[in-house]
Amino acid sequence: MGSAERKERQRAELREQILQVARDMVMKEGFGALSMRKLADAVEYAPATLYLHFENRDAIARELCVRGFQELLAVLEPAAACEEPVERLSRLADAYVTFGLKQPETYRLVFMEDPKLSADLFQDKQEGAGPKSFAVLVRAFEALKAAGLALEGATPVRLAEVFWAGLHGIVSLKLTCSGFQGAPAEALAQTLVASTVHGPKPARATRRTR
Amino acid sequence: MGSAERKERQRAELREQILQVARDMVMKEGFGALSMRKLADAVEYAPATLYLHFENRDAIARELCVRGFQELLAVLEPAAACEEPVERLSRLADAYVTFGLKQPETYRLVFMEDPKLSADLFQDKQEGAGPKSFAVLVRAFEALKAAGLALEGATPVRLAEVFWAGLHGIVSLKLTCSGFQGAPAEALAQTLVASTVHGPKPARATRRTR
DNA sequence: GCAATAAATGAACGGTGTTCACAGAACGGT
DNA sequence: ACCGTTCTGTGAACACCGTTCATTTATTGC
Repeated sequence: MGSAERKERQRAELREQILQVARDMVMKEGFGALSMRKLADAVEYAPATLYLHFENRDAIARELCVRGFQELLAVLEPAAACEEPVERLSRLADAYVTFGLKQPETYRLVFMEDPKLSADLFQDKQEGAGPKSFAVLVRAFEALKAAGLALEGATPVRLAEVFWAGLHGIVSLKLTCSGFQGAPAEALAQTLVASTVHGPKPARATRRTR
Repeated sequence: MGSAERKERQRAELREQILQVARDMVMKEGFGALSMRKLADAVEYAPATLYLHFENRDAIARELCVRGFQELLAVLEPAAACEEPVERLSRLADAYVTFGLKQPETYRLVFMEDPKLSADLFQDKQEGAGPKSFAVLVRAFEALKAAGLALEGATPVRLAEVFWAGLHGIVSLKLTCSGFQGAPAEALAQTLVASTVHGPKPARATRRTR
């Protein structure tokens, strides 16, 4: 009787193993080097077997996208717990950049490959991991605004978008135009924070004398 | 004997034609869809012939990278001619973003594909197109600093890096995470300008949202 | 043990970049 | 005008790739 459940479990296990091996391949050699044949070889099945568990290569990539993004979200959440608004923004920036540099191929897969792969992440306005982590940033800017430290004339949503773009720009330029930037990404991120924080109370690295 | 020169000219012409067709293909269907076989077909030569003019597919891509970047530089230069520092930054941002959205596949090729492809652009610290257009941004921030409008505690070079990253982030998120951002890229770019410009005089010119 | 169902596969199709031995044309020197 | 060299061009092949499908193999319920 319980054999149906066992089969289902085994099926899920194999699916999981495929994703695991695929993840390793992507992290080690990049998404471009993820080949169905090599993947099948690694899990010791015929290539055709993979198609019993995934529609195609892109379906595997999409799943890896979702998981990669969840890892990013998991890294962002502790930083978002910080109370002090400027410090919170600073920690968020640092967490984001650190993740991007530590997991370059994952980051590439999620944010720099085909839009189709990451499209799922930004579908549901409420539940999706994309809007969810974006909301983390928006809240940070709401706190900043409440403290009178945000740029006037721009909504927290707008500021969050620009800030995210800034972080993404820093990480992705580091990943693709390696010879371009001089300063380390973390330093650039902190400059971004300093440049984003406005208002009477100067942010950490900023001192106003006249 | 002018025949040597004629042959050389014909050779250059074919090379040019290959690049032209390749460029069209990339702009229409993206770099991933650029196939040596289809390219050979389009110029009515055998695939092997392409290898008499280019080392491999990447060599073609590199050449397209250089040209694409020069187009960007050509778009940036008029904006850089503006005298008023804030307005100059605003126009630079607008030119950059507009270029990225109008030529998405070119932009992807230059800034979001393999680092190897765009590596050439940032080799020479002096002559290369990369550093050259970066210098345009640095000068803009020097002017901003001279007017007392730049973030204190950060060098113009550093600010230029962060600003570039911000622009790149806006463009590239628009290109890959289409469902992500709500506001149009030009508006985000102007918010970035507003958020970048510091100092006693609030930058009225950047208040407008287009 | 047998029929039905699920899992796995080998072989193929059409595509990719790249190489290389070979053919043909154009050339320079005699 | 001939010949040997040098350059241009190619067809065929190699080793991959993602994907499909008829077929085989294993597992299940009866």
